[in-house]
Amino acid sequence: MANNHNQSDNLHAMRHSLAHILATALTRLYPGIKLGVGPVVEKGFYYDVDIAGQQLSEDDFGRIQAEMQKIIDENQSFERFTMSIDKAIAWAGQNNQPYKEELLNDLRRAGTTVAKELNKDEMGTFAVGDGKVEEVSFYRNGDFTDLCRGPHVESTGKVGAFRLIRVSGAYWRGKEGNPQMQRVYGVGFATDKELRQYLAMLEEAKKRDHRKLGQELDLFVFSDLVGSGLPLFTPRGTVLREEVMRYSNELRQRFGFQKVSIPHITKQELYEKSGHWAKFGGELFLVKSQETSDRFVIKPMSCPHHTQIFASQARSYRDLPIRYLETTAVYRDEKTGELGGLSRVRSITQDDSHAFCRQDQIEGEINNLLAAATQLYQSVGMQLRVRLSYRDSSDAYLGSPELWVSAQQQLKAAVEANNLDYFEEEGEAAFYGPKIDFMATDALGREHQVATVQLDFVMPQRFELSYTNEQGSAQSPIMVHCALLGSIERFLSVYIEHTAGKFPVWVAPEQIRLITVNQEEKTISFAQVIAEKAFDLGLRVHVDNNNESVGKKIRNAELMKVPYSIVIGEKEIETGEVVPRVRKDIEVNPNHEARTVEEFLKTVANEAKSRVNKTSL
RNA sequence: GCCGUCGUAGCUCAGUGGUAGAGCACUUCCAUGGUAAGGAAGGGGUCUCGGGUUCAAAUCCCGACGACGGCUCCA
Repeated sequence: MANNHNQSDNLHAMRHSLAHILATALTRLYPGIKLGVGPVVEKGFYYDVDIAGQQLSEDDFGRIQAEMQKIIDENQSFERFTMSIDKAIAWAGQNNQPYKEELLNDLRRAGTTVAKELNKDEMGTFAVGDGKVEEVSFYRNGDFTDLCRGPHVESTGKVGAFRLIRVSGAYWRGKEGNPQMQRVYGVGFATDKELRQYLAMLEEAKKRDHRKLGQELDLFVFSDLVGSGLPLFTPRGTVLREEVMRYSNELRQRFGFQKVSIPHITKQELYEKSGHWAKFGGELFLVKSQETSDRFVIKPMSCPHHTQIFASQARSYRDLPIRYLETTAVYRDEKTGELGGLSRVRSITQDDSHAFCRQDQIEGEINNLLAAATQLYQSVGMQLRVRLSYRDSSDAYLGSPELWVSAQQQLKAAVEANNLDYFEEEGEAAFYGPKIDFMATDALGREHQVATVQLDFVMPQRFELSYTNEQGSAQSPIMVHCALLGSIERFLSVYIEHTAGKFPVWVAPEQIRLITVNQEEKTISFAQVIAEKAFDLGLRVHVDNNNESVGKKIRNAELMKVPYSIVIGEKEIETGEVVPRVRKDIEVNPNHEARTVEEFLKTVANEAKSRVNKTSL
């Protein structure tokens, strides 16, 4: 354990040192360069620099890496020393390093506040201990000196394996108004092998990119005429959407959620009342009537609409919880630069549910939703981890403190009851209530934010929702918001990459492909009979009777990642038995053999129903 | 919105100032093929759009739009 700790500390120092070496190399190659900050990030490091008038590109990486390697080969020792902050400011001035100078000035003025701000943004090169900042540390290697907190390894020869991976623009200190610098990213590992593994993972990720697979597997498209961030789903992609949505719904319908339906637009007052208008008005799409002077807003979320269904009747404590479920599109006018594939779109389909419950029902509701989320992510083969997001002691939260304490306890109890891997964080709650955020790890080890369960003490009050309690007085319900998939689009972007497009039978757009060996009438009609039987069992099947070679048709089925293909010819017609070709990732019975068409279809239908990714064939 | 890169046929991409190309896909014909590409012929492009430079622009310059990598943002 201690050893592990040392290793990760050492890796951190290596990456820090690499950032320093990158700065050394850039300073040698581009005299007059102005340095920003160079922190360690996940898997590596970056350095923000300002090279007046010069634009770095990946073509420059060769030279820069060669220069870094030279410095590493020189094995210069890193020498740490400190300076008073005033001297350091003078040093920055003399060395024409205005960004460092600005940071130092801020550090002197605001001390740990600035240090904290920098830490938070992973820019914490200069962070120092508690209290007032009086001196700062420098590192020197050869004739290069840089202001840096460290730690560093003892010499430039001990930094392990590295690679520069990209360069991009980044605002100085992450603030939109500030000048933009060039951020050079690198990755660093203790050994060559780990570096190679990481680069291989990046390669694999590129191959699985959902945008690439989306096109290859004919799942979704974009059209310039429709607009950016507005994906159009093809028949195959629509099957994916509907299957995951159906599952997400079923998992909650089991717990008493009922489907509701709402329009896509609403009067603006709805959001003025909910409070969203003031906060997010700029991101809402507006719709103007050409008949009247009415103005509408396209919904950016469904909760306010749902409150109005709850509010339509007088409710008793006996009626609660009342649970609504709806998978519907919401629209948010994201800035264009933020859009990307399906991960970030402007038409977002949410599998949203809202339970209205009493205070003492919170734990039960959370319990159900956690069980649903656990089952869903288990089915898709992703590891789940949750963050319990609590309030902190500030007064930025609405609702009574006792309610918060009780709610947070109930959240935690439910998370523990479901054996979920969790961590707690104060200050991460929404102002309207604590929440549980779910992170799923995909097949490449990347973590994605997916489901969310949120308690809401505020919206019911804003909409004056109430139920009558045992004493006959009006009481405000608590709303439990939940999305299991999050947004269907984002979920699919993750899921497509997780599976590399090899979807299990239950979601596969095409489950069975029947490949005719020739164009003869009896071959085609035999295939069609099988197709009809499959359809009756609810299976998605396609007959490929194209006038192509069998080899070609097999290849096409493989390229489309169809789970089962069956060649139909003389033999099958005579025996009524088939030997399915099973997609390679699907676990298959070692002594699998020919079976009747009916047996085969029944088996596949069962696999689809039980949502497994193995076959008993 | 900001910085950068890119935009050629349905797809993947060649083509750097002188009449627009390949493979796959598509259509037709031949072949009736047994588990990852049978053969031949044919159709298909205002080179994203708009301006400019030039005798001449896919190619050089400016602008718009779109995609991508980041930054900022993400109820």
